[in-house]
Amino acid sequence: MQQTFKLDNKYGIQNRSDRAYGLLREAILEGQFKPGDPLNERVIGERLDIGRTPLRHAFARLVSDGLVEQVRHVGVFVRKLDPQEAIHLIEVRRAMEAGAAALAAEKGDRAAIAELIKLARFVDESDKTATDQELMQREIQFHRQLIRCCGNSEMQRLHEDLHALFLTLPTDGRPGRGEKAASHQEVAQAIAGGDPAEAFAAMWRHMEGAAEGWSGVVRS
Amino acid sequence: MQQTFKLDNKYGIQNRSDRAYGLLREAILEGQFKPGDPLNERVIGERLDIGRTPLRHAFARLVSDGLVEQVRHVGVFVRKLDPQEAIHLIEVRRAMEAGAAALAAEKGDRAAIAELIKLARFVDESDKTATDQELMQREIQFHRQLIRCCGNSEMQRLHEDLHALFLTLPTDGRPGRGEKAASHQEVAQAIAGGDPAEAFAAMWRHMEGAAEGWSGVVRS
DNA sequence: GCCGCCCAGATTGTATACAATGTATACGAT
DNA sequence: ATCGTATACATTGTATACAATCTGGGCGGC
Repeated sequence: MQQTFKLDNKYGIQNRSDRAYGLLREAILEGQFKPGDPLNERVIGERLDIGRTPLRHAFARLVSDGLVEQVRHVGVFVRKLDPQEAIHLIEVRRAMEAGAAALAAEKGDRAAIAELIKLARFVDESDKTATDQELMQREIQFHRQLIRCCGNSEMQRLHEDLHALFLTLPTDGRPGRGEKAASHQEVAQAIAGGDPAEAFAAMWRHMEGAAEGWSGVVRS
Repeated sequence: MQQTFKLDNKYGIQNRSDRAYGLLREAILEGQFKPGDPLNERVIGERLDIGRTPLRHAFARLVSDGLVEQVRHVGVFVRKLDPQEAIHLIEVRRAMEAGAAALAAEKGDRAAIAELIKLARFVDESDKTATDQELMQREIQFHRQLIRCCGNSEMQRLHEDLHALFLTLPTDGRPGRGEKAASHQEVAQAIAGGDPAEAFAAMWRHMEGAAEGWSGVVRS
């Protein structure tokens, strides 16, 4: 590893910091690194064929994202959310997505909402036929589409960041199914109705109990 | 600047990255650097007596915060939000704070809510007597306290980040006063009432028109 | 045996030399 | 005069040497 620049510009990633950031983030989200695992600069650097300097820039960004913790002169570790933080996170997501539902209702992008309704029907039908894994993927799709209905790039960015943190929650399973107080279709219909208050209420109910459901499976 | 470490550990800041981050963030938020201003590594580094490496770590964090933009081999600049982004930001804040109001109502930390009510009364009274500057400060206090009522550290962190972005909005003034559809006291009372839906509705109304109010003063 | 101290190793923190790249300008061809 | 091109300069991108600090184990005093 002597030559400074290798022509590894695949995927439009321009510098090694960005590449390191993307790779590490992906690895953490995929679970290749688990909460509490140390991220040694030298080891990772050698494995990724990236020097320590750009790697540290990537770490700085991951810290900002909340995916990673850094202890001076000790090490960098994948962040391990304690149950309290996990619950807080779930509450934030509930507040934000319910607020987003209201916003979507108020702005009323009909194309996006039509897509949301289709997805809602699909998810509700899947509830009885699909595997847990499939169902989860489809629910994620639904929530993503709801955010898209806001037509708000900042909202989308924030939601992705929040969602990433969720993927790191250490669990011994996933919250049960079919326990929703409001179905996906109810939410979608409320948004289509155009009343922010109703849309909020539907989504708020939809995510009711999520905190309890998750707290049951979050390891301490 | 030869010796590597000066004993400048004041304020508990342990390393130069953190110090640079704090100083730069503060400077940007205070308006010492205006949107679009370049942040030259060498210049800033000399002024702050900090090498380029920790400075770049600080930049990475500021980029994550959305306070700063980085163009490869060109420079680092204070982020300048275009009107579209500004409106998106305002919408996000509305959704989030309204959601937070609902959360506060549901959790019902009575001590925090009592404080909120006091602040609400104070702000509403100030509306007629205080200067624009004073009123703004007190409104900010009110919004901060509302978030505190959630008893949720993650929510607080997110809100602070969002608030910081607001402070960078380039304006030729501030949105008018007394145009709120719902007074601060109405919001506080709704939260005290303990009904999430009502609390949300009150806050949603309270922040109605904020987007239009701001978009009028945001420079293009 | 137990406690405190010290030191060796590991790890991050920083500065700096040099590579790579974007921008602007001067200069020549047309 | 205008356009294209080459080149000098400014700026960031990266690697690396070295400083500072933390951790854990060994060792001596008690």
